[in-house]
Amino acid sequence: MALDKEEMSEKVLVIAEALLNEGGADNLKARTIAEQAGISVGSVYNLFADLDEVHRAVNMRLLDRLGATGLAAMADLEGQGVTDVRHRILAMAAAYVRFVEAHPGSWPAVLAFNRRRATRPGPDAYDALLDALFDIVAGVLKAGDFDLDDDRRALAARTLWSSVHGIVTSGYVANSNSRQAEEIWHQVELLVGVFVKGLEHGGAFAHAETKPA
Amino acid sequence: MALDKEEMSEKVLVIAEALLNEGGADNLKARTIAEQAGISVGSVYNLFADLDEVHRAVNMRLLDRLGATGLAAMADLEGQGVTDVRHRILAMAAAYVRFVEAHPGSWPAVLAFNRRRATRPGPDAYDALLDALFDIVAGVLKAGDFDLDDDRRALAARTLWSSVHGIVTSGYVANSNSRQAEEIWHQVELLVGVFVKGLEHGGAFAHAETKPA
DNA sequence: ATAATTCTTGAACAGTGTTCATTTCCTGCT
DNA sequence: AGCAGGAAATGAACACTGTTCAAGAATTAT
Repeated sequence: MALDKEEMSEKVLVIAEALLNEGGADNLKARTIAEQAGISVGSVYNLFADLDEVHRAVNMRLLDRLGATGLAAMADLEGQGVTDVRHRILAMAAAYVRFVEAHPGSWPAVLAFNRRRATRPGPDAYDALLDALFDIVAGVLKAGDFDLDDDRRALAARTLWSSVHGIVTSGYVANSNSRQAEEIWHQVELLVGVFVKGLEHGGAFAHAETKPA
Repeated sequence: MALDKEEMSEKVLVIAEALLNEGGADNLKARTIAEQAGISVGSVYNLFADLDEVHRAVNMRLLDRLGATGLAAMADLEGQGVTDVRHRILAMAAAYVRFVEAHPGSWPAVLAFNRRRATRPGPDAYDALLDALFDIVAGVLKAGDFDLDDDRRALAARTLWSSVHGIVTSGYVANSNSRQAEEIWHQVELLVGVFVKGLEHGGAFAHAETKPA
């Protein structure tokens, strides 16, 4: 009759995601989870080692969904036979923007969480997803006949996607009205357009610059 | 004999900045500040309304210094008669990278803080500094003879700098060894190079794309 | 010198995350 | 059915937050 251990964990994660989305990381409280799930505080700690693990689990679910969203957007374009590099990158960026807008509270929490545990050991699910996204972008770039070897194409993919990420996240800091959303998309369009044009004209690796001190 | 009110505030801010840089936002505790400053907890709240105000004050100092650093880097290049757009943007980016590397703990705290208060009212010091940086970038872009009116140049400046920001911050999430620092700089070089080349070849505003649903 | 004002203090309060002895529940056996 | 044994749930208790505020100390004005 009662819920399975895994079902209860699921319920806790759904509640936790809602709390994060409403009030950010500070709103994820053990007692609130317990109350809303109809269990005691201690039981929460029976299911998860601590609140960090709850937060991490929520993040993983979000990241999986983002990965699925991005891949679906790419697959759609493949199905429609779209090969234009600019179009395809813009489609991925649009999926990313939509995803961030759909999770206004929890996505900043993902970033903050991953920044906090930055000094900790090896790669985790976040890095894995990022690598997967980079690979997809690199695959799209391969379709364009730029003069790039694999290493440089990988670097270009990371650069392009980190830039999209920067535009989307730093844009969402400011007043969150609809004009801001337009501004973000204009910036993404400009970035992708200029980036592709720049790669076409081979300006990418012309100079070997001295690194700053 | 004893410290002035303003001197004590200064002392508190120095201590607070050190705490933030060591352990991030979670490490900024009223009792720790009081102990290290040689005053009582209550006195901290006499100088500042709450810990948020302490954090905000620390951020303002950091942002002022970043502004000064960026402006100094630009002034240096002006003095040397450098007019090349790519060089000048790279110099600014280098200053930014150096600044972030010099404040590994407190810079993420600035970002997190400003993201948290994103739903609050009007523009603050952070937005003001960002606008100032954008203006500087736009000024540099004006020197290159791209075919851009003021609005489009402003958009290009915001796009370029948000991209640099994205590369620097998302780069600093990963393992913070020196290879990562190299990777970041390679990405910045690629971005700036491609961006400038792209603007030169007028690919910036060629397409008026449909926004995603 | 005395009154008035201001500043400083740290105990106290309301919340946190987390633990763990106790109780409750279920399962398998006789 | 009755009963041991173990597993799971409980919530009071602990240590630690930010913040307040009545009381005392110190400074200034008269």
